Amino acid sequence: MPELPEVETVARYLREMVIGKRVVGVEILDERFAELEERHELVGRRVEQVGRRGKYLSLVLDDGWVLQIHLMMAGRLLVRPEGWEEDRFLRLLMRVEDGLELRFCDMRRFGRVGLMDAAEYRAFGRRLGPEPLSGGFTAVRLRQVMKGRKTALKSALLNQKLIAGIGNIYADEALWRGRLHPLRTAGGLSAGEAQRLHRGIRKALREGLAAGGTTFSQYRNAEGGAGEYQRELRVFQRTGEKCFRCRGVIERIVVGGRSTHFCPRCQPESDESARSDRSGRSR
DNA sequence: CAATCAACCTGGGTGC
DNA sequence: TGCACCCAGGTTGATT
Repeated sequence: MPELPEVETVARYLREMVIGKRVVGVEILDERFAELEERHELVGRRVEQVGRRGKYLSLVLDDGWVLQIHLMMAGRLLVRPEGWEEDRFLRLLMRVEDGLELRFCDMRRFGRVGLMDAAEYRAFGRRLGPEPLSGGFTAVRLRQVMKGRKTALKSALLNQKLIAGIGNIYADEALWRGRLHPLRTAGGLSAGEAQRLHRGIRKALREGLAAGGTTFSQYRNAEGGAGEYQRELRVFQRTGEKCFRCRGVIERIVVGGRSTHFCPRCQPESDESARSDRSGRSR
């Protein structure tokens, strides 16, 4: 669940609450994060910006160092007043000025927290694909990053080096919107299909963001609240239910080890829609 | 380099 | 109620 819309929702609240505030204390409650203390001193630093790149959150400090957090599947980053109730999954606590606590909680202990300097942060950014909601991400660019890829379209959408921020939910939702079968070859999209997928990606992500993200079980925003987008999902976890577009029956298959939901009727494996795209455009 | 898959952890749900 | 087993939103390192 923490995919782009969920992580961005968290980032927006953090921007409201902690920018400009100084770190006054840090408590590490998970030995996996023990090396943070040796790497760089956080106490005394001011939070200058809160960034998001793909599914990564970053707190940019006033000395150029960056505290980076990945929620993975079950992580939460909560802003709470000092002395808020106990949380058995609390892994890292950062106190900031004005009596606030930034709590990183993670039931499954998959999440990651790291410290990097400015150069490392730039290098990290270069390893990820384009931001799908940015102006530079066009249908042409999408087709470019997919070019030559033999893997399934669904798998390619999950590859963060190709596009940053899409996860299992929004990949399925984007493919449904683009009327593309998840097992289509990533490199085999026509220009028209790439256009459809591009729109599908942006639409799914924007709607998800507008709804405050998707909550199935673990995801919470930085205020501790659930998202609402699970109510609007078109295919994800709707196996056996009717397609809202064509009344076909939603199927579940496994692609690259990930559960994948689609409508076999309006997301055909064969490529008739590509042909009609082309004929529709020919002049 | 590209593609695939097991591994990382823990809790919740299901079926017996 | 107890227990074995399966499943889960992501990333990455090993392997082919």
